[in-house]
Amino acid sequence: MSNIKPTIPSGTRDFSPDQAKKRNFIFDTLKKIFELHNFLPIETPAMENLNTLLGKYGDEGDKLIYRILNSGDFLKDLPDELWQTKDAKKWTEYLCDKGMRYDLTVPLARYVVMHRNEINFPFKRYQIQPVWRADRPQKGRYREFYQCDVDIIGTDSLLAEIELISLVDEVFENLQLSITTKINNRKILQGIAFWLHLKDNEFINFTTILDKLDKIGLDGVLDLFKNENWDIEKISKLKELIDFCSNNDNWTEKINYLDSIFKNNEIGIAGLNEVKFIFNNLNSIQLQNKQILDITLARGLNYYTGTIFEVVCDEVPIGSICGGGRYDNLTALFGLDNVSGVGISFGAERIYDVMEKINKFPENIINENKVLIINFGENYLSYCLPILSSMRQANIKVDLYPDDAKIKKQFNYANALNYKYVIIVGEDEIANDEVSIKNMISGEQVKISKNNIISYFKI
RNA sequence: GUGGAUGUAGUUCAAUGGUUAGAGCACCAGAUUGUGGAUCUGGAAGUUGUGGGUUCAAGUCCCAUCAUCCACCCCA
Repeated sequence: MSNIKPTIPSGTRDFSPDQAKKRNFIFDTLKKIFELHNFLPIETPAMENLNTLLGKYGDEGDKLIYRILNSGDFLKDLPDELWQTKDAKKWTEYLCDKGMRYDLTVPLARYVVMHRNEINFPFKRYQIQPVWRADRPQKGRYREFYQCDVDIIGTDSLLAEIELISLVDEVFENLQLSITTKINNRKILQGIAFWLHLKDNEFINFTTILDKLDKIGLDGVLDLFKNENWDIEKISKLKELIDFCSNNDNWTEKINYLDSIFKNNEIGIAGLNEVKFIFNNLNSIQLQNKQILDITLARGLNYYTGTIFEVVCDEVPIGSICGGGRYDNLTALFGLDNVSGVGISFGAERIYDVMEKINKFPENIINENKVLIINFGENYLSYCLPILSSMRQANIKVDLYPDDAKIKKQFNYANALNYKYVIIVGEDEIANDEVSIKNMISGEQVKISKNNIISYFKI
C-alpha cells in the first residue's frame, strides 16, 4: 500500500494555491458582472439520473457520459442472457441509474421544468460548476472542467441577446482582455441553405462543415463540400458570398448583400431582421470591444434556432473563449413547450490559459500585502498575540509563524510565500514598546511604536 | 473509438549493450544563535513504469502490458 505512487486520473488536475487564486479571480470577476446584471445563481447536483442525460447529446455524447454504478445488490436484476454477452452498453442499462453532469444546459432545462411553478420568468440564472466527460484528454481538453453558464429563460425578446452581448463586453473589460464577439443567426444560415437549394437533411452537415472555416480555411471547407458531391455552381455561389463577407467589416453592407439574394426567402429575411435589430440597438450601448456580423459562424450545437455568438481573443489565437445562442425549445424534451431561452457559456479554462500567456493577472493576486510575525519563542507570545488579533480586526492579512524556528527559516518561509512584510519582536522591541517592520521587497526596516502598527499598514 | 510519440530521483533531463545509473532546479543541514532572495560546503533522495525474452552482460535491443502526452473524430 505504501509503495503506490500517488496519481490522479488522466484529464483531471490539482490546482495549487497560485493557480487556484488565479482561477478564483476569473470566477469572482464573472460572478461580479453576472450579479450586476441581476442574474441569480443556481447549483445542480454533480450526478443526474441517466434518463435525464441520455439522448440529449447525440450518440457520441452518450458514450462520453460517466456512469455511476448502482449501490447494493445490483446484479440481481441483470437478465441471465446478458451474462453471456459482453455488451457494456446493455449492461449499464441495468447496472447504472445515474451519470455525472455532462454540461450545465441539460440540468438547467431539467431544473426549469421541475421548478416551473416557483420560477418567475424571465428567469435569469448563472451557474459555475464542474462537468465531466469521458473523453480522451489532450491539450486544453480535460475530463473534468468548469463551465460558467448564463441564460435568460422565458422571453423571445432580442433584448436578451443584447444583454448577453453587453455582459460579455463588461466581463472582458474587467479581465482586461480585448476580444471580438462574432454574431450570426441560424435563420440566416437556413436562408443561405435555401438560396443554395440544399435539402433539409443537408443543413446540419452544411453547418458542421462551415463551422470548420477558422480551422481549415475557405479552400478546406470548399474541398469538404466537393466531397459531399455538391455541384460546382453551388460551391462557387457560396465562395463568392464568403469572399464578399470576409472582405467587409461593415454589417449593413453584408445585410444589404444578403437582402439582395434572399428573394422569397422568408426564413433568411427573418434572420436578417433579427440581426438588424440587435446591431442597431448595440449602437446605443457603450461597448469597449468589437462586435461583428460573421455570416459564416455556425457553431456545432444544433439546438440553436436563432442568434448565435462566439467570442475570440484578439491577442491570442486559441479558438473561442466564450459562445452561445438562442434555443427555442430547450425544455420540450422534459415536457414543457414554448419556453425560449438564450444563453452563453464562458470557457474559464481557456480564459485562464490566455491570461497566463499574456500576463493579465493583476499583480496583487500574486503579491498580496501579507504580513508575517516572526516567532521568537513562548516568552514573546503575550506581546505578539494581541498584536496579531488587533491587526486582523483592522482587516490586515497577518499570521504568526507557529514554530520557534531559526530566523533564517522563518524569513525563507515569508519569502517563498510572497509575504510583503515581516514583523520582528525581540527583547529590544519589547523593552521600548515597539516592533520592527521589514519590507520584504525593498529590504527597508523600521522600528515603530506598538500603537502605530495599524496606521502604518493602513496608509 | 482511430493513429503517433514517450516512460530514469520530488521535478526537468543525461548516461556507445560493459565499474557503484549521473547533473541542474527543489528539499534538508552547516558556513551565519536578531534578518530572507546570493554564494560555498555537505546530505538525503532510484526495484530505470510493470512483466517476460535475447545476451557472458540490458536503463539501452525485442515482445507484451500499463501509464502519460500529442493528433484525429467530437467537443469547451
